[in-house]
Amino acid sequence: MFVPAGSEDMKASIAVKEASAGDEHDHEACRALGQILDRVGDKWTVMAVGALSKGPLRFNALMRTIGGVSHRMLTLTLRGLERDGLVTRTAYPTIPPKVEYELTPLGRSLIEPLRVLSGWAIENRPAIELSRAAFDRAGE
Amino acid sequence: MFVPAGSEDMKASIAVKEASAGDEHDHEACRALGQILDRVGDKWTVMAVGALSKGPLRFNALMRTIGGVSHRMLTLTLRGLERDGLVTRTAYPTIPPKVEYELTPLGRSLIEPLRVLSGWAIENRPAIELSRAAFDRAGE
DNA sequence: CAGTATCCGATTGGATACTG
DNA sequence: CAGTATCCAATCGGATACTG
Repeated sequence: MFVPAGSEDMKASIAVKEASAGDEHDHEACRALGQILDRVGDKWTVMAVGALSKGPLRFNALMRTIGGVSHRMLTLTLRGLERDGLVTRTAYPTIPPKVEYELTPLGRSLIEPLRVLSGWAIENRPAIELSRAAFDRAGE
Repeated sequence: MFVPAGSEDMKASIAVKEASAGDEHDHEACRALGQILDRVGDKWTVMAVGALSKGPLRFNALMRTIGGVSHRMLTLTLRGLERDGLVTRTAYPTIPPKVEYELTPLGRSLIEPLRVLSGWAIENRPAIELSRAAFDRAGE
């Protein structure tokens, strides 16, 4: 299974041990997955990576491409990605200023896993929506 | 790229059109990915799916296996997964009550994409942590 | 153009207590 | 044992206004 990024390390470890006889993708996978979902699961990170997957973009171009993101959140999102080594930020000291963002190799390596997930999403969204509708109908 | 699940459909559509000449995983992929990340990117959903990937579990077993999740949040998480057709809930009207949760075929089909992502996470977490440390050091 | 700061409403999620 | 309801602190994220 996948263990949380949270604080209960010891308790969780024991629980996992108990429950996981014969499991190969345990524990470490869980914590790691929890962590990147914390990183990537926010409102705009994946959009930013997706927008940059086609090549470098300037701040405002990125903002228009993503659509619906506030100035503030895009800045914060990019700062986080830069911190984690997924994008580079290159500022040209011209007037007016010009700043380009580009995926690093590490950032590009994330595209494929995300594409797998989006493939699943596209394929299964209809089923999910049907299930939701049925569930909500059942609840009157 | 990957379009947001938000409200700016038309604007985003136009922006994407402009920016995406020659892109194959566009638009629909973006919205779909945004949506499942909203579904799966919360604090506990992935943990629950991971815990159930080995077989059905009762509520409290699930709680112990995941570790660190509150009673309330596990209930909400499972309700969401049930609504989306990713898990089934089976209540045995015994005393004391016994409720089993189990992944549906749809839920199981999500495991593989998640494993791809967790593979990426395991492989690249060290690089990310180094980058973070360097970034934070640079900021004094 | 890019980035920062402030404000504030909305959402998240834990603790707790109560029900069948 | 499983689920629900209430309360509340913390975080998230949009709007706005200001700086180089």
